Amino acid sequence: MDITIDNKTAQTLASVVRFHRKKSGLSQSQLAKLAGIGKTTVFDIEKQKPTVRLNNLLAVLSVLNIRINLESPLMSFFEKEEFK
Amino acid sequence: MDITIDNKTAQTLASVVRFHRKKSGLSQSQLAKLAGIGKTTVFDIEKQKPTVRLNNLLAVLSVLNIRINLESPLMSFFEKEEFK
DNA sequence: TATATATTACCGTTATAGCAGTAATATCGT
DNA sequence: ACGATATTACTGCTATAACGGTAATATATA
Repeated sequence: MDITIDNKTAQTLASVVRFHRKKSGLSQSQLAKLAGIGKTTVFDIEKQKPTVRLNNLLAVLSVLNIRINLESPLMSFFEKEEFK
Repeated sequence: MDITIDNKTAQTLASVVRFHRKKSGLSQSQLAKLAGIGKTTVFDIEKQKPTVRLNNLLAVLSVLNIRINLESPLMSFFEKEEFK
C-alpha cells in the first residue's frame, strides 16, 4: 500500500520521512551522513521546506528505502513509447 | 499502471515530464506559465538537472496531472499511525 | 527555397539552499 | 533532581538554482 501525494505533498513527504527515520532508529545527523547531505537539509525536509533540492530528497528517500511512483492517465502510453 | 523510479529518477522524471508536456500540446514556455515558474526551470527539469527545487517540480507535475506515490514496506504502519 | 514564427538552449544577475558550527532542547543515566 | 549526552533547531557564509532576456535552432508558411 502506498500514499498518494497531491496538495499536501511537502507536508506528507515530511511526515513520511520523519516516520521512516524514527522507525529506522536514526537521528537527523545519522540519516544525513548516510544520504551524503547536511543535517540541516534533513531538518529542512522534515520541516516541510518545499524548496529543497530534488537530489537531496531522493538521497534521503533512497536511504529510507522509500520508492517513488508516478501515476497519470497517459502513463501507459509513455511506457509504450519509451520502451519500444 | 505507473513507472517506478530509482537510480534513474532524474532521467525518468525528465522523460515523463517531456512526454506529458508534448502530449498536452504545450511548449516549455506555456508549461512554465501554467506552473508559475520560469521557462529555464522547465528546461532544467526536462534536461535531468537533479538539483531543481522540489516545489518547482511538483508544480510542473501538478499541471501535467501526474501524481506521486510513495512506496515502502513500512508504509502501512505509517498510515495507521498518521491517521489514528 | 526563403522568410517568419515558434521553440529550445544559453547567459549572467540575484535570491536563497546547503552547509558546519553552535545554541537550545530533549533524553538518558545515576 | 541533576549532570552528561544526544538530538533538534537556528545562524550566517558561500555556491548555485531560478529567472527573463537573448541567441540558436526548429518548424510552419508562402
